[in-house]
Amino acid sequence: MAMDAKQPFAVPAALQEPKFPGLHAGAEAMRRVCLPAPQLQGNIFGSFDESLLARAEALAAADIAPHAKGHHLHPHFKPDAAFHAMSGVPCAAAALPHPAALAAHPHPLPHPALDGGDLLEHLSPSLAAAGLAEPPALPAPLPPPPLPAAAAGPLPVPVPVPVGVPGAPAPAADPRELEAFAERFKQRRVRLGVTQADVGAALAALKLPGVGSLSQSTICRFESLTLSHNNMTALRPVLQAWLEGAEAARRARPPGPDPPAGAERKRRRTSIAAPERRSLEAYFALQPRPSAEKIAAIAEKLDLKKNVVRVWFCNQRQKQKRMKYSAVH
DNA sequence: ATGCATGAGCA
DNA sequence: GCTCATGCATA
Repeated sequence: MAMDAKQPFAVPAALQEPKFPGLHAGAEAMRRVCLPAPQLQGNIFGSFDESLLARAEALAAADIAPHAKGHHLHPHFKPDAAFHAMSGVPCAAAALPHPAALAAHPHPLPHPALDGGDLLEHLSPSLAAAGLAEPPALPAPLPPPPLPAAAAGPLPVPVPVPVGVPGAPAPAADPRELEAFAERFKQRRVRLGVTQADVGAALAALKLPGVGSLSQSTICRFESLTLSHNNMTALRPVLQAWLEGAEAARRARPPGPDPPAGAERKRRRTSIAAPERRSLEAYFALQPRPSAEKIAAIAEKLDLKKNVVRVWFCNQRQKQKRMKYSAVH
């Protein structure tokens, strides 16, 4: 019974539907304009090379905080990255003292006194220059939430999704507004008794230009605001359209047989062990954008595939960059 | 809910 | 090779 489970097999992405062209294009354009493009790294590694690697490892081994409360060590966490329910932030993981590990760090250090806090504080300036250059600086005149008046009509017809308007400036939604919408969305979705996966799949039925289906992951991330601001902004009209359509359809049609689903497994996920992960986090704290050579070195030391390390850094950067600053106003 | 991964577009 | 949007697999 292999049914409509998205892509049953590895469909070459190039053959997949263009999804949301306007969306992507807009994001790209905005990125180009908004990105401060910090590319002044390399020298901080070019000089210290092995010292840094060794220190990072020692740091990881010592779990970073030998005797600290675990807060002042990361005084530089990006404002738009430090938010509520992130359970994967290095900050939390690195806050646990681990005296035993301290006494057993594997590498001789260039300095007799290894102090995690010292090291980090000492390197802070460099980090600020390399990885912190991104004050939100939201441009845009910011018109109030342009709620489309689709709820007025009795028919579940797709609303005119305001997306990809060429000359028009990016809608640039207010973070507060997005957050509010996301919450409302989730609540109404649950009220409809629809799962995140259902929503994602249902989007395709909307037949909105360039809008295909989305995964449970994406819907989940939308609801929990763990997408980029651009992404949130682009997805909002689509999800709103679905929501209104679904609620309308609900009124028109009471019951509904729920078709179960089959399951098929395939690609496996490589899991980076805790020690390696800590090392990576330590490296990341020192240098969020290691060169290819550095990545290779790290990969070798940690006995991981180079590509795994590269992707890990990419994902880490992406995480750090995510929008979401609990109501800063 | 989130970790690791892919792929498109850009430089 | 990076960023960004997004997804599969999994804790």
